[in-house]
Amino acid sequence: MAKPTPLSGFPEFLPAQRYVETTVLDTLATVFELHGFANIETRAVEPMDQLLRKGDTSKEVYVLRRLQEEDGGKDKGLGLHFDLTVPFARYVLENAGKLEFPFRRYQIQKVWRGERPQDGRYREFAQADIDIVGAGELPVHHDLEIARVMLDALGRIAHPDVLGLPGFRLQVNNRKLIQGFYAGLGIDDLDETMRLIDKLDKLPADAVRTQLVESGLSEEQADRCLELATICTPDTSFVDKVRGLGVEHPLLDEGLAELADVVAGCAALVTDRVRIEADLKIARGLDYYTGTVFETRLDGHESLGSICSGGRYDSLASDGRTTYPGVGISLGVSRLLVPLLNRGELVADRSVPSVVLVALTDEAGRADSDTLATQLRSSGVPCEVAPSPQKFGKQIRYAERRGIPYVLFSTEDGPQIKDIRSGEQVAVDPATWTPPPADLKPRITVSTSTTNQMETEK
RNA sequence: GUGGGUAUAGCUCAGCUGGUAGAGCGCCGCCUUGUGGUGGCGGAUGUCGCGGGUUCGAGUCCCGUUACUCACCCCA
Repeated sequence: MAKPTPLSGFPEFLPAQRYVETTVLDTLATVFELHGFANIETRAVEPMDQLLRKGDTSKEVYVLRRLQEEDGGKDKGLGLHFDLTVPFARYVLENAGKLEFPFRRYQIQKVWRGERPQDGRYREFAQADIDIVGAGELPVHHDLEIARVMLDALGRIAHPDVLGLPGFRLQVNNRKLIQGFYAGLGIDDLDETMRLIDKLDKLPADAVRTQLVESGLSEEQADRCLELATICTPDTSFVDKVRGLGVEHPLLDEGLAELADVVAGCAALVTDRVRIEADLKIARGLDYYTGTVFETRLDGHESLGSICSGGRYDSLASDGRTTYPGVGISLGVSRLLVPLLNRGELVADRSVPSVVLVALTDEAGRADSDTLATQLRSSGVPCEVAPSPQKFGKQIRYAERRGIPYVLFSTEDGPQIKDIRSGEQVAVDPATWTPPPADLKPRITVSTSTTNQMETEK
């Protein structure tokens, strides 16, 4: 069989990389649960009509079909879910009678999109979603709560003592604010204006200005929209700046108040690794957001785009009698980790969990080595027995290749353990010996210097 | 879906205007006969993405195809 080539857009990890990923996932789940979010998992497929509910994404949905279909197209068809929000909305409606509202859940799963892959864009990728959904109404303080939970989680994975990932910048805006501002200017097509303003991080301001004018805005209106979009503050000082533009509209007032609450309420969570800012050019392309919107940039990797996005939607779901408003945010775990891992900026120092390799003197001694291993395991020390009784030099190299820090030998003087990094070898009792806590699990290290060079060279 | 680039050893890549396939790293062995790493010496490895064409001769030129990749669209 010829060597298979990788399938573009379907990233896979080597064991050491996967260890980093599971550590991140565990950390996220822990923080979400600390904030009282329950975990759920939804099935991978949804009926096509559910998936297409959100409009124009139909081309990117992977359709599920049996290889030997008698007559295709008879049923409504199934597709792989495109995000975790649509399945969640369906889940809420389906189980509304059994859930308590406001309902808070987190969900960490793969999603699939039939896009053209690129750096940071995949066809199969993992998202970590948190949402809060209410029945009938959902107070805006939950917008702040969502921001705080995700800031806490990001702060944890960026903290040097936990994982030490690069820092994050959570950018918040509010659609009521920008829509109210546009309405106050007398602009008709609020959605189109917002969509064009959203291009500001890719296109220069004068190009966006041209497109705004082409879309029907006066030059005066276009300039005012751009002025609003340049406002970006780490605190609530944006309020005065917006007021200074002199536009009046009730929706604008509402948006300003909501955004100020979120920014002010997050102040206590800000560290040098995790910041928040009111960035009034953030609009988001998706049309179902109705208030708060979030995007997140990874320091040193701005070209990846937003790695964590979401917002408030007044109608996540509706059964005709009750509408369920929600607010949520979704972390692109793959977008965050795949580039860092592939560039070698994030590495684990071990490809196996083993802390100890139990050396094997000869095949006749395998049972004895197994006994030593069992003793180590009884006190929680992951270990493995050497696969063959090679020369000890080879066995040490076997451990070194895998990053296993210790080798346990049976000697005439009893068991001795060698730290192959220092070369130090001491007699131990395998039933009670444990490694220093730092050696118990693979160590994850981050090097930002190489990537920063790459980024600046571009 | 639209437009560009690339495809040679396990990895990163060289290979000029066509002339029988290379380097570095890695891997294996020995120096070192049961305690690795450094050093020295030696060794193995290729359908040159695939198919066709031009030619005495194609990794190299032409056409097609597939995969990968970058940008647009959109988004985590």
